[in-house]
Amino acid sequence: MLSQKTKYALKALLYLAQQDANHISKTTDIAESANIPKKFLEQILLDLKRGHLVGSKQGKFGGYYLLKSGNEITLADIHRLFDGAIALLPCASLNFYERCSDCIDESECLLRHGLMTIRDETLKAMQGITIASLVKK
Amino acid sequence: MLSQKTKYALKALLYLAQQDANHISKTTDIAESANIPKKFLEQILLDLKRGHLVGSKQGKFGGYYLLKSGNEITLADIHRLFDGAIALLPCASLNFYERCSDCIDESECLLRHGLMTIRDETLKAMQGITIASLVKK
DNA sequence: CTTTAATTCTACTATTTTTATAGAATTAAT
DNA sequence: ATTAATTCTATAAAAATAGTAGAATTAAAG
Repeated sequence: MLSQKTKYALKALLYLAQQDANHISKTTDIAESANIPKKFLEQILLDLKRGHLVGSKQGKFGGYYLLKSGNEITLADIHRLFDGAIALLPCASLNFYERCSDCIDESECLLRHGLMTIRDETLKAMQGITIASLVKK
Repeated sequence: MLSQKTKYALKALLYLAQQDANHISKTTDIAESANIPKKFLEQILLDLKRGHLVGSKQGKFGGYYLLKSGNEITLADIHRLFDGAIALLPCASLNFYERCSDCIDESECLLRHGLMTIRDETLKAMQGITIASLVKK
């Protein structure tokens, strides 16, 4: 399941994607429109900025805007940025690989192989969903 | 990601699936073989029992055994039993549907539709992985 | 009918993660 | 200088996860 944070991030990106080109959105407006606690949203937008998905302008009349076009931002990207690995266990992850602490011998693990299959299919599906595809109905 | 509990459940089921027919396994043996804290495993086996995946025999020489054959137990089943919904948000779930508390109008939600697509694909993939398929390498 | 060895049940606890909130500092336009 | 925005850091409350403890129950076997 997605965390609230990831859901809010997606909603914020959807909001930004629906604005006119070159429009800069204030946190307050996004928060009100998408029903997200403003202070929480601030953190999320910072994370999105650090993830190079949005840009910001500081000071009066500042705010946030998309750095990439909607069809370059996939659900997989957002998931990885906020909720981490797509794989069901770290040992089956491409980007967040970690050995299972309780696993005696990874090469003998019956689980890992199947989980890597799931990962490939889920990843493919998640890469097929973009901010742009979500906006278009 | 799977919780430890779900991972342990899968490992326990894999252990049971590898035993001879009619063999009854003690919690202690499963715990040692799969490197699972015994007391935690007890709870997990009870959950599996309540989910009608394993049966048990009480008293001396008691223990646990599979109720279904390995190819009838899918990853989706285990996930739902321990980690709940397969969908990324409750509002996109088949078995664990719930309205998003922060969602103003579900029918207007841009997210939901895409998440239902993901759910369908993930579910299909997860139903393709069974305890039996995992045992066979 | 007592001993032994297993499951079953209920409650608790500690840790971690999630979900925020608070407030001061910085930045930029006018 | 004023105003209104982002940025940064710290904190806190709540929920979920992971694991522990111990007593009760059950059944086999002498």
